[in-house]
Amino acid sequence: MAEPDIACTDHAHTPRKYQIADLASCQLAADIFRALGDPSRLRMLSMLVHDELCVSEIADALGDNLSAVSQRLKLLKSERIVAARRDGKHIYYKLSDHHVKDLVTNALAHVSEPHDHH
Amino acid sequence: MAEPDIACTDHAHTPRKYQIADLASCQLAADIFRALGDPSRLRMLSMLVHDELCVSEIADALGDNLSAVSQRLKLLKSERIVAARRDGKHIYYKLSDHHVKDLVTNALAHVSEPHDHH
DNA sequence: CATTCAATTAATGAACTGATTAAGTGAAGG
DNA sequence: CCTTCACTTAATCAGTTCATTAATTGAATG
Repeated sequence: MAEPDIACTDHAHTPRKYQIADLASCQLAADIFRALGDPSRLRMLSMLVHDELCVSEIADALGDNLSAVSQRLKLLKSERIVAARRDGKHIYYKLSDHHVKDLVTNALAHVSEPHDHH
Repeated sequence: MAEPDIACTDHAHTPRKYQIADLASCQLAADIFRALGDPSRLRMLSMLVHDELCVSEIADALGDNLSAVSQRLKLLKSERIVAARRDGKHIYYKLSDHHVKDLVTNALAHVSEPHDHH
């Protein structure tokens, strides 16, 4: 009886032991990438590479409303990508650590390199 | 109080020049992060760090159906994260370059580090 | 050429995302 | 207190994403 077509059966290729990350690690890492994977959020992060900034400053600079910026920051904070600090009436956000800074900086540098078009 | 040099109670009246990445670059970089930002895709990529593999091998190892794997690979290929090569009946996929390999490797290493509870 | 195999593509739909508007919170200053 | 300011949260909803099933492609082999 015919197996449902799941995969190649011949395996002419060498049988291998696959190294494969565990699901939990992939979930955690993917959550971080997903948080970075939005143009608006990434643009905010690009601002925070240089400065600690409050929500209104970010909103002003981007021409977005406060609520949108606040909600994006909340998501980034939940992934520990940014950290918040209150000072009087303002809440200042900054990148959590140098890993994040490197990720953002390198990614933006990378896409600015010359590419062949697709 | 220890006010940092960014004191901006009055930021609306103190126009500052923010360093802010252009939208196009953010869009490109975010597209790549978004492609990495899915546990299933990231797990496939973790396999490809070590080996060049055909679609069926990946599907077998992950216990996913061919179609799902193929469609994920298509997306990753469209972002130039993986590259494909036909050999006979099989199509082998590998990571496009060392940048991708580093991103995946570092991300998975990072989430495996000890963390304080949240 | 017809068949089989490996992979891709199409089509559908449930679940998720992100922007918007409005309402709510809490610190600061009167 | 009461108000204002800076921000957060809630609620809604259009748009997107992802897995699943079925149909299709194209290389390889009889």
